[in-house]
Amino acid sequence: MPVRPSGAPARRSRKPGAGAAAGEQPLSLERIVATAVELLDSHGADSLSMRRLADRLGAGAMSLYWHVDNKEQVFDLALDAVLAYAPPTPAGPRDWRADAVLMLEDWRAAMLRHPWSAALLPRRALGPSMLGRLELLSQTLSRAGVADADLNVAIWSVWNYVMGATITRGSFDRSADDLAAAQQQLAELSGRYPTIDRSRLLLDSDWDGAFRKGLDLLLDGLTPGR
Amino acid sequence: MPVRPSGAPARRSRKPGAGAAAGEQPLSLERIVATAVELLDSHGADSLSMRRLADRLGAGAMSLYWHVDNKEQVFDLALDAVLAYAPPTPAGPRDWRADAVLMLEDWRAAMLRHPWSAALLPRRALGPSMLGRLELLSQTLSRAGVADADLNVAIWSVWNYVMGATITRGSFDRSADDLAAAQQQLAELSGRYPTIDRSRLLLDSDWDGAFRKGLDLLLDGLTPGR
DNA sequence: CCAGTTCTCGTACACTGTACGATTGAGACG
DNA sequence: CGTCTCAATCGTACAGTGTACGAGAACTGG
Repeated sequence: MPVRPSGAPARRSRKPGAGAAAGEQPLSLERIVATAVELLDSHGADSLSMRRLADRLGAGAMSLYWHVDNKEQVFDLALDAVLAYAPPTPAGPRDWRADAVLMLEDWRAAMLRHPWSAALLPRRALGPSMLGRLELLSQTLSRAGVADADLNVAIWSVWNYVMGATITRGSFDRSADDLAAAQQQLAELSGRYPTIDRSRLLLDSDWDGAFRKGLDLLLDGLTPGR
Repeated sequence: MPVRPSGAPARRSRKPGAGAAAGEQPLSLERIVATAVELLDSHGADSLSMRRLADRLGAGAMSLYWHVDNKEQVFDLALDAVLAYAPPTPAGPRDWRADAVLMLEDWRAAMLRHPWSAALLPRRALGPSMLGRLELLSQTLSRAGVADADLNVAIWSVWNYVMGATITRGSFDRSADDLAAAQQQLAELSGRYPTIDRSRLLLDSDWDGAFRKGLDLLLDGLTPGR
């Protein structure tokens, strides 16, 4: 296993006048991850191969392996990079409810902005971003008055809800044509599925509204007072 | 694209006396899907390759492609097979609440019984089993008095919650050693994540209890009356 | 017997992740 | 200057992947 560069920044002059292809930045973890996210964003999860990634970085495929153990790790890092979160100015004692909703909606928005992330989430190591968000949620709920004994249950309830909503939403985020086709196909089988056909479940769903409603219910129920 | 055998069952005598390898059953969609589920259950999602699957069926790799379009489709079918559900004897007017909880807990149990399914769920076509369960949930909530206008929101709230709980649960279903290591690693960084370290979020969580609690809250909130 | 349909499968191809080892280049030390 | 060391890059090779293509086998009805 190669040694990670750790804290010290890799310094390298690489005189630009020497080679033909000037202006090439040196390889680095950050650059690799950023480019991986670009690639994933533009062509989906299947399009990420080590060779393609290296090409886009102007490097040889095997050069990546000095910075990274696995392709798996590239996925982990890309996911965590996309999920980073900086709470917006902790100035003053704010409303815990607003803080929580803000963070959770940002979470959802971040994942929907990168549709590949939802499919990656299961079975991935939880990186610093995810842990940071869990920590924040935990603090917020604690501040809202949830007893320590109930804290874990509360965290997971909210967390699970947000995860599920995001993943489901992501999988239904196909083109309008696809959705219409699916609902159409449903209509033909409406003998079998009359209720969800009648309610046009696949087409007329107000995803954002449903998300907020369920979230409010959970927060109300989990939180003492009021 | 090959023509699917449709309804007519493929019959073939294949006289057993002729070849050396007797007792070979003929290929069929059902057998393929069943064997795929076996393979997935025993060695995880990565172990499913068309060649391995064919080997286990005593067939050539390309023979599968007469019954199936894609490897993707094999995944779709395996997932849907595992998610089949028969409501337990619709005898008499039962308690809607009990019905709903029963079905949703069965859903969760089925997915946890096949750990690969959680990772497959995102981005997969919804097959008959999944639609059937959505239909059932829909009918149940309707029976519980949810107005048609609120039905979609209610369905998705519950659905999302169950999905998220199951997927999350599945991803933390690693060995006890791994979990302990993770929490240990967390302890070393407890400066960064004090709250979730203190509450031993990764270790002491009562998953089943949390699942029930959140589900009850949602059903209470979404349902009129009481 | 033939013609047609249904089903099986061997070969080939483009592509994947990555093990291994050679190569390059920059600083350190003499 | 020469050499030694170590960080970093990358070419080659290998086992394995999904599947397109087309040749054949097995069974059918005539």
